[in-house]
Amino acid sequence: MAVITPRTPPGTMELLPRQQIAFQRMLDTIRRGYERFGFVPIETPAFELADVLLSKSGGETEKQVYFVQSTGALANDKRPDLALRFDLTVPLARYVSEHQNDLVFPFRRYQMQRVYRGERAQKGRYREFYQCDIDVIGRDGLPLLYDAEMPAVIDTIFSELGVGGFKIELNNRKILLGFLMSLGVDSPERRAAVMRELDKRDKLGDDEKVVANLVGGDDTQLSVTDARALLTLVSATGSSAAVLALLDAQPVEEPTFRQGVAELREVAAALHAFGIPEERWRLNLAIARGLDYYTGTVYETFLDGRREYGSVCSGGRYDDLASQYTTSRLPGVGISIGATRLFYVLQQTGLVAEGASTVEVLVTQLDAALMPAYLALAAELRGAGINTEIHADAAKLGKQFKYADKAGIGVAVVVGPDEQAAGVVTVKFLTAGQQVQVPRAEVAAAIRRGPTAG
RNA sequence: GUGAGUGUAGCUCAGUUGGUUAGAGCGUCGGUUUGUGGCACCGAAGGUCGGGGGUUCAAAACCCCUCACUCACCCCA
Repeated sequence: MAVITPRTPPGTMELLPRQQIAFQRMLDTIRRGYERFGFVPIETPAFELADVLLSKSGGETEKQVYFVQSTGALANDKRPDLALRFDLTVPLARYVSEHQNDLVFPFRRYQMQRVYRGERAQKGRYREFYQCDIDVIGRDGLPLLYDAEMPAVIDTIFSELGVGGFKIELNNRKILLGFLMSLGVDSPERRAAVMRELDKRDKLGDDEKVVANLVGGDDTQLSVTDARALLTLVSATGSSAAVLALLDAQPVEEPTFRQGVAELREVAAALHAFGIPEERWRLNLAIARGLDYYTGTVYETFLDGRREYGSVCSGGRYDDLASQYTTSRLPGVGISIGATRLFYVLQQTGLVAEGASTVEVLVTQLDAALMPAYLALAAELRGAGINTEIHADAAKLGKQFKYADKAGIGVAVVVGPDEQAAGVVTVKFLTAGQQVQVPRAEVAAAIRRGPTAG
């Protein structure tokens, strides 16, 4: 029989145990950070009813949605009535609308699950990937302080993850929208198109190309003067104070613009109050975000020197999360860490160490007759909270050590007839290459203590 | 969905202007005897050269088709 080449579908990430452990540690850190800032967990199903999921999305997102259908229904030519979620924000909107009478507001939830997008896989772009979201949803209103809390959380987590340098960049969409309104760009569609072009500025790396696209684009149709003015505004650099001063000096009366500047100023002040050093965040007026449900503050986070892999964390504020599900007005602000991409980038950068196994100790087998002693020893270690595995094969000791080493198990314990007679246990610390004999009763303590320094 | 590029061992790649049984490094497995891993040495397994067709005395190499993957576009974590 011909074997089928085993392979994962493109755009999925599958890991070996030691990598998986490293990935899990990363998720643990993110979870801890979220909980420390007072967010509570929820999960939602991987698939939603198609009409619910797609109630708001335009054509673009719908093209990327995977539909789900049982084969039975498929045989009957039924249109799939289930679809896999493509982000966690839409399910959140559904969740909050559905349970609004049982939730407390502001509702602060975190959610770490996989999402699915039917697009061509690419470097750092997956079709199945983890998003780790936090959002704060208010009823009717939501203080701007929360907009500053998002970067504070991200700063804490990314610092703890040890990902090296990173920069949280933020902007307020009202500034761009107001600026465009002041230029007489009245149609929301045209403004959205301009935003999308603007988002590519980073990738194109040449403002003149952006100008050309803005002028030449069917959907944008800016004049050369206006496009240049926009690019000049957007390329403002320097401290947050400098950028805000530059915004103040703009001869733009448009109230939306002014409100955006005021909001951005308040958020920047709050960021200082949160104590986030300005090396790790900056105002970047070119951050536009394609998704049009964002209405105010927007964020993108990049790892230093790894911009080409894209944003590893982004989000923003939206005035009304769930207008398609409820008449309640539910404003919110949220941010999402792309954990799969983040992990991939860290791997590429060599920043993710293939860590130790979750198994802490291997009880080796020297003499099959001593198996009862091995089992008792292992049970004792487990009782002391130490993850312990028993080598069930009486292979040569060297082989058993090799096994432990390859599996990333840091400690091996050896009990042979000699030890058994003397009432001691040999504890070998593989990574340190150090070996000690301790009385049987002190094994767990010795393992906890680890190899002696020096 | 559109465009471009690449397909030789598990991985990274060699393979002369087409010319015998297609190679290396790494990895894997085994060995170097008595209770000690990493290092070294020895050995082994592993390839219908992505698939199909064509040109030729002869194709991994040249041509056509096809498939897969990668990169880019769109969009986005």
